[in-house]
Amino acid sequence: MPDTITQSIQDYLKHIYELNEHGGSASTNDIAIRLNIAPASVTGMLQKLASATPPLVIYKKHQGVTLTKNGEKAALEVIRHHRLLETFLVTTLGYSWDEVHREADKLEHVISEDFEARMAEALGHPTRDPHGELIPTADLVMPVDESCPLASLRTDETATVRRVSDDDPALLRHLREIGVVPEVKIVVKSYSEFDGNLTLQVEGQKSNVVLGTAVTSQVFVDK
Amino acid sequence: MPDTITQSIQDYLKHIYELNEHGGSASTNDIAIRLNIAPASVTGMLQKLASATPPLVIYKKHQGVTLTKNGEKAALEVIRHHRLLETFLVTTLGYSWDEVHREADKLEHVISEDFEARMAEALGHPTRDPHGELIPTADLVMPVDESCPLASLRTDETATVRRVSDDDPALLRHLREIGVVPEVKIVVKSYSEFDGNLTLQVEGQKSNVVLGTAVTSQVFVDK
DNA sequence: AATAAAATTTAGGCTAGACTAAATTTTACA
DNA sequence: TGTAAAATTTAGTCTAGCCTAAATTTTATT
Repeated sequence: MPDTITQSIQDYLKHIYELNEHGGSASTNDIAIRLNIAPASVTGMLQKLASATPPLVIYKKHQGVTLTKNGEKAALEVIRHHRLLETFLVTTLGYSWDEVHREADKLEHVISEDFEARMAEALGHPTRDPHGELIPTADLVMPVDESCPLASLRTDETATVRRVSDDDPALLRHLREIGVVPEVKIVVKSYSEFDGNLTLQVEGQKSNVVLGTAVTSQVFVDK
Repeated sequence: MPDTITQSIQDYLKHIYELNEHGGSASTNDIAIRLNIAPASVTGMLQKLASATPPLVIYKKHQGVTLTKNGEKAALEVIRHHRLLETFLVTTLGYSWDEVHREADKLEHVISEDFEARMAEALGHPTRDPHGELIPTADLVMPVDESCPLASLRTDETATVRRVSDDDPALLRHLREIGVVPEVKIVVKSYSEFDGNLTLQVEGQKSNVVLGTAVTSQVFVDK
């Protein structure tokens, strides 16, 4: 492991992990935006992470970074903390799913391994957090996610909501209101070529709902 | 309030508060020992805290520091966090009373006011933590503590254990074993002039126990 | 009261992790 | 394929909070 993995480094690794999940390598700019710091600051840190012993990222000038095995383990540790904490806060302290993110973002860096283990135990070793996101296992393996964006469905397709993006509290409140939450079944009644709107029938809801891509791109389903 | 109250500053204030409780002002050295840093570093921080706007401590060269009203409020906020967290960890995650201190020391700096309020609510607004220490109220008032050291009792006196010092896990485990925990009644069967040993009859325990001052000075009772 | 020991402060330095401004490289597009 | 825009890196600063060594003040002891 590197000299020490600070809270700041944990944040870098977590966001690089998430960026790596989508497009291959994480760009300086994207990292800077997510961490809300100047791009120049990111460059400095990436160089440091790349030359740590052992290296936490693979970095080539002007080409962004990828996590090494070590970097990924450290990232998954933080992500596991985060998602267990979100679950814990909801079930134990009655937080709603749009309130947990900020709190977990701070706590994830300071809880002990013992705390992590006790939470997992108390929660019955959950595999998903309140937003349906997969929780890395205790030995730091991220389960495979099969889900696809709701936006990719077309008329008459049916699916089960699996997870929703957790970083916009307002969106989360809206989704809760219209019943679009994990494990709920939906049917696509129609699709609009022009704006990408989907008209959905949501399990347990009396009337259909029309959602734009700003929403449907943030909701993931299993067909 | 000062520019920002960092985690480091919170730690200073917390320890100064505790030192102020005993002897009047907190000395540079005592603070350095508690924080495990060099005395010279403490001097620097004290000067900074004294010239913050508003000042958090009153500092006179070579004479230690006292908290201002603002400094005390900030200290009590941290102490309230700490003691609520200890209680929460014990009741919710099954921690034992000798394990909670370290965890609470990290968490106390990062939880939100919302988290604090939810814990207090979930725990039924407790007034003491698992070690019997008083929890500052939500409006940051420290309740008055009437208890006196067990070491000050003499033969035939009876008392109720109110609280025990929480910073030595080994001592805590020992006290738990011999049944010396908050709310338990004890009777002093004998006192030794020479070594200060007390022979105690502890409520709920079959045989008496002999305790030295290293222990009896850390246990506080109400007569 | 002199002086040694202990406590404290001053002075100067270091590291982590951020910043801005300027230079450079890459990308996009006419 | 040349050039402008965007992205990235370099260079130089800054702050917080710690450090050591040396100087000073206080306290304790003879």
